[in-house]
Amino acid sequence: MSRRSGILEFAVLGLLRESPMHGYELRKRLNTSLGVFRAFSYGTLYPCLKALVASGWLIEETDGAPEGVPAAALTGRRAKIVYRLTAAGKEHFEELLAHSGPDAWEDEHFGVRFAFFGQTSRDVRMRVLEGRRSRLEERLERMRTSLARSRERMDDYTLELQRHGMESVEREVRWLNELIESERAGRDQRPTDSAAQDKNQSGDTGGLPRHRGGSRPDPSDDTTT
Amino acid sequence: MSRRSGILEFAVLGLLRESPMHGYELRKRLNTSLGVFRAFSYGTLYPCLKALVASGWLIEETDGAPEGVPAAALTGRRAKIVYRLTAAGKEHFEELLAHSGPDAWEDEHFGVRFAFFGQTSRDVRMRVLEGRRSRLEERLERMRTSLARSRERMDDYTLELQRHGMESVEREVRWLNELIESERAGRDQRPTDSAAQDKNQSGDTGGLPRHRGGSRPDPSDDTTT
DNA sequence: TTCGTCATGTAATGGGTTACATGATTAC
DNA sequence: GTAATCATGTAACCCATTACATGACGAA
Repeated sequence: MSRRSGILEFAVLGLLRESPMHGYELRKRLNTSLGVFRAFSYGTLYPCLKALVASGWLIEETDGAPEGVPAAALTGRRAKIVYRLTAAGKEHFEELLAHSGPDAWEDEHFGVRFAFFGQTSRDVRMRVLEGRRSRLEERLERMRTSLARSRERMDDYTLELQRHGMESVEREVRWLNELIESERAGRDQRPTDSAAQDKNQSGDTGGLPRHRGGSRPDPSDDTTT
Repeated sequence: MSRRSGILEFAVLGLLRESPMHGYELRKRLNTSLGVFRAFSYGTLYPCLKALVASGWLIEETDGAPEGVPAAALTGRRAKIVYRLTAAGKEHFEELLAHSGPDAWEDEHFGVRFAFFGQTSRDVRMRVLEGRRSRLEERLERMRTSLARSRERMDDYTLELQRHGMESVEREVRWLNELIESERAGRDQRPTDSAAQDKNQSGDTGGLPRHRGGSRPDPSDDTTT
């Protein structure tokens, strides 16, 4: 049936874990929390929500009536659906959170995974951060050798582009190093449960992993309700 | 008929302008010249090449036999097609080069456009660079306000991500500033014609515009033949 | 009453990858 | 002889966007 999307599924589950929401608001949150990395349109979000409901991870509630109402049919008025995470959904999300395999540090996933680091265990965080770092280091290596081999064939602009590219990757590696450092140094943000409330530790420096290429409409979307 | 792709078409035309090539080699060049930004698989490239031939921008030549040979049918041996830019193709490419509209500075296009800056006039270069800069400045503005509005709702990691994201964009803006500066300062690389040969001017600093999000297989491809 | 924004959806399309099928040529 | 890499292609998907259709609600 309908659309799934992996990363979107993950993000939706993660956001709904904090509190139930309309699809509409969900999208706004998505486009600011994950902001620079990804944006999703309704054409992606709504079908995905339906699929998540079908899987039992979410339930729909019509805005006024709590719990059991099967959504649709409410005095003829239009939908207005609030999505709420089910117990199964929560469990499923926690499983997803625990995965720290290779795709967790690929470009498209890493940013989103990072955005939900606050809900993961430090173990997972470390594995993901280190995975990404070595990923980028390989990339850097490949860039260096391929640059060495074809430097003469490139004109100034191509070269400049290449250089800036490498520097950006290098910069992300430094960021990761700092993050890893400060993870090692013992911060131990709540391994799994509940939402934001402790904003103590800090001392990291940063920069972004990478912001997505695709022609995001650069969401003029806002955040707060 | 077959697939077009805009940006791929542009890049292919641009590379073939320097010299005729096999599809195979074209792909390698694509994945190193444009390296960090985009990568294309054969499933994208070959159909696109066929489409370009159909449009008359390219002609196919079978590897040994020069000029007129209609490709296919050469003692039963397998294809081995060399693609060569036609006069019409060259003209078309120059038209594309001259466009400096908004999409030239969108994420997906900008990198590729920049890679071929050596073949554009300074006017176009300036417009594209300035366009991108103001594009990023808008984005920055939006990030700042949306961050201001929802800072409290975000946990440390989300915040950190946001910060790194902004810094990356800021960094690209600085890079663009330097490039614009040095364009203004009068370098005047050959407005249009021919390929790389003068690698005199320099003195720019740099960094990359942005590397594409999508799960590129991180092309293990090499460059030189 | 009209405008903005909240709110939900879908069909058409775009742009791309993966996996596969096939085979030639080169280097060891 | 066998592995790597050169070389060309295609069909089946995947993920997402665009543009559209529909409508409620609040504020000016």
